[in-house]
Amino acid sequence: MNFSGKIGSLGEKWGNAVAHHVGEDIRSLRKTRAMTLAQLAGAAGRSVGWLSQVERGRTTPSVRDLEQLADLLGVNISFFFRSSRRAPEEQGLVLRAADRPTIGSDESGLVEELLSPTLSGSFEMIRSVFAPGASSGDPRKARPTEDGGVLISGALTMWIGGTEVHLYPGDSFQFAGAPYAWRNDGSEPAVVIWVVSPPIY
Amino acid sequence: MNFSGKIGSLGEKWGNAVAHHVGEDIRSLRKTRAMTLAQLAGAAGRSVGWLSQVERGRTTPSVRDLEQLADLLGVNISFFFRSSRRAPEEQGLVLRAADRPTIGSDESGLVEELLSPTLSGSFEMIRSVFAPGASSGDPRKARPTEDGGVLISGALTMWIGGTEVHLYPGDSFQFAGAPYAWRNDGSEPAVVIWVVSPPIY
DNA sequence: AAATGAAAAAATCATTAGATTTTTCATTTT
DNA sequence: AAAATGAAAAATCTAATGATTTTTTCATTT
Repeated sequence: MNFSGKIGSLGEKWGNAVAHHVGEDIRSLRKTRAMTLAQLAGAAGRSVGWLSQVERGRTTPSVRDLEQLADLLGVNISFFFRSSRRAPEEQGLVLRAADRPTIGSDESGLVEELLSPTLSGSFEMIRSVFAPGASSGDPRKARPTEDGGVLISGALTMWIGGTEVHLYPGDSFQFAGAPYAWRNDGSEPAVVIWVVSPPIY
Repeated sequence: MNFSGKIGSLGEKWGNAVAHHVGEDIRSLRKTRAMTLAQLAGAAGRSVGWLSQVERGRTTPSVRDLEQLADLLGVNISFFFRSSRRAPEEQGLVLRAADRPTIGSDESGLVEELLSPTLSGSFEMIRSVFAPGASSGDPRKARPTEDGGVLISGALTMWIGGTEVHLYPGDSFQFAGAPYAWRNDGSEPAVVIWVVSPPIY
């Protein structure tokens, strides 16, 4: 079957897709951090009205302002430009492997990349790579989220709310609001496609 | 680090974990099909009170009854026993690769396996394999769900709400309530880890 | 022990009012 | 000309209420 609306054809107008997306990103990041317009605007030394307009793409923040906001939201400013080289139709819909931003995770031995092309969904997909020999610290406090995942490769031991399980490729798990910990006893990295709902990043 | 509560040790009491899980499964399946106790009980020729008790594990349905219910809910009766050989602590938390049930998907060229160990979560994880050369029919009507996925291997062309995208390994997508269609123009199966929220199975 | 039927309890749903947050927009500033 | 402000208007969120539906409980029968 043939689909219409093929993207990426030459002569496509690019528009100010980035400027528009930046606003949505800021809004989503602000929401997951439970901040109001007033709080973020205040911290950034700008007015509520201005931030509202920025988030809705009605006005464009200066690079200086964006840098400031990124800082307050705990992301690198480059995060906002992760898909800028892609066609506008694709933005927010697809995230190419090469564009995945590395996120959060101050833990060593764990690299997390965002798979979700949008931050405004009801869940978030993440690719986590657990280094051989690495482990989380103590079980982290339970988050008010539901987590799930599939082990793509390697092996991983997880401790979830009192139960220890050894995961092998293809095994999947899911739990809600339980504390958990992990440990990679294997000799190769463990790759997990992880799902969190609602989004936390 | 060492975790406590290791499972699978010998001498563990097995309990009636299956009977208990069956009830929860029935309830979840019934919910996703938007049926009330009265509707399902009526169709099964049983009382509301009885079904309520079955779903909460207070009473055990006969195999004949369970067969009947499975039929009305559109699943194979074996579905209820998918993790029965596993330790009870693991049930509802982990789903082993070998235990994954094949689900729905009347479409040829598409095999879907359930990854979620529980049906009562806020999202569902599915492993979809799209056969080489296969394609969906017309774009299916949009569901009131949010869908996302990652292409693990192979290549897949998707048409999502008017936009056609070519996906390669590692690419991810996410969309809410849009009609979509797919086509595998490649020569190898395309494997996608798919997420649907809320659960539809 | 399973199954029923009916009463009791609980959960769901639609309103509504109040409070908070966000948007709009006329005006000022850069 | 576009960015930024500040205040009014609109929209969103919360909590409470009552009506309705659904589910649970439980005494009784199969």
